[in-house]
Amino acid sequence: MQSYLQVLKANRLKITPRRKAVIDIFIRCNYRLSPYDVRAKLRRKLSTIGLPTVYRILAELKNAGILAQSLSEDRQLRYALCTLPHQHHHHFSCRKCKKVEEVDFCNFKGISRFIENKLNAKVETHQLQIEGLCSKCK
Amino acid sequence: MQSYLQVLKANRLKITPRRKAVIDIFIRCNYRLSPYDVRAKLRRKLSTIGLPTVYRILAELKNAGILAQSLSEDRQLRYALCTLPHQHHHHFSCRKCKKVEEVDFCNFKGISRFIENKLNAKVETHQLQIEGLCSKCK
DNA sequence: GGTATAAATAGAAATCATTTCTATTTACGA
DNA sequence: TCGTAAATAGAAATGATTTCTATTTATACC
Repeated sequence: MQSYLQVLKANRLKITPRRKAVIDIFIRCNYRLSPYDVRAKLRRKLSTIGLPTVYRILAELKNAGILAQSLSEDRQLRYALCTLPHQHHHHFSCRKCKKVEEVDFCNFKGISRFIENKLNAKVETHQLQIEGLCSKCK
Repeated sequence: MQSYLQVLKANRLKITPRRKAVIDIFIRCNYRLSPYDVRAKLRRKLSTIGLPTVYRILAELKNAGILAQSLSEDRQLRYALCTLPHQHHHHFSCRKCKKVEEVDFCNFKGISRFIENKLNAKVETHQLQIEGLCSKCK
């Protein structure tokens, strides 16, 4: 938690009870959470928490590199904690239990080279979402 | 076009002027189009076309394998033609001109094997979005 | 420890892409 | 040509996300 609070300071974000509570939720929960999910969990501890506040905090934490944003199949925003914030990585999520695990390995060079040769293009970014069944669910 | 009409028949979708017009738009346009984009182009030819109709046709063509669905950065639905419908492939899109090109090469086995070994998981699907600059824009 | 100030928040309301609903029209097999 | 299920238009509903404004709070400074 302490290191995340330092990231907040580095991004000139004040350390508020709501922000700490949101980070705490993701530290305890390795699943992709929608803003609604986050609010439901927040309400157990904080009597009042507005949905706009949840949306804003999630966006701030994403910009600070603490959370990764993705879109679930139903097109809702979902977030997951990045424990490898300074390293290129991808997220594997279980289709059944929705657990997210980070993968610090990316074999993208081959396809990137292929594209640059075949299409004579410049590859800049890629987004990879991997789904399947985790060790418990498979 | 003829082959696409056969795909419609194979999927028990009637060949209507609207469906033909939508397919025609994508044949002429190698860009990711939102439902609004599609309707704007349709209106040049068809005086009346409802937005719900556009949404429905796009979803039907996606289910038939004719179009690929993706979400743009603004979280809107976008579609692009699949000229390689029966083959695993990915789409490279240009950040500047938004052109889409298909890539019939996927170097995913390495990362898949890595994940299955390290996480003891079963990888089932992956989605890859590649962006950069096309040959003209770079 | 107080205080000033900009940042953060709650709650209501607005936005807007997408879907649903219903009556009407149309494609196409017989 | 006709009957029928499928397709469509247009209005209305839905629901995630954002905006707005007044109020509260964290924290830099004394």
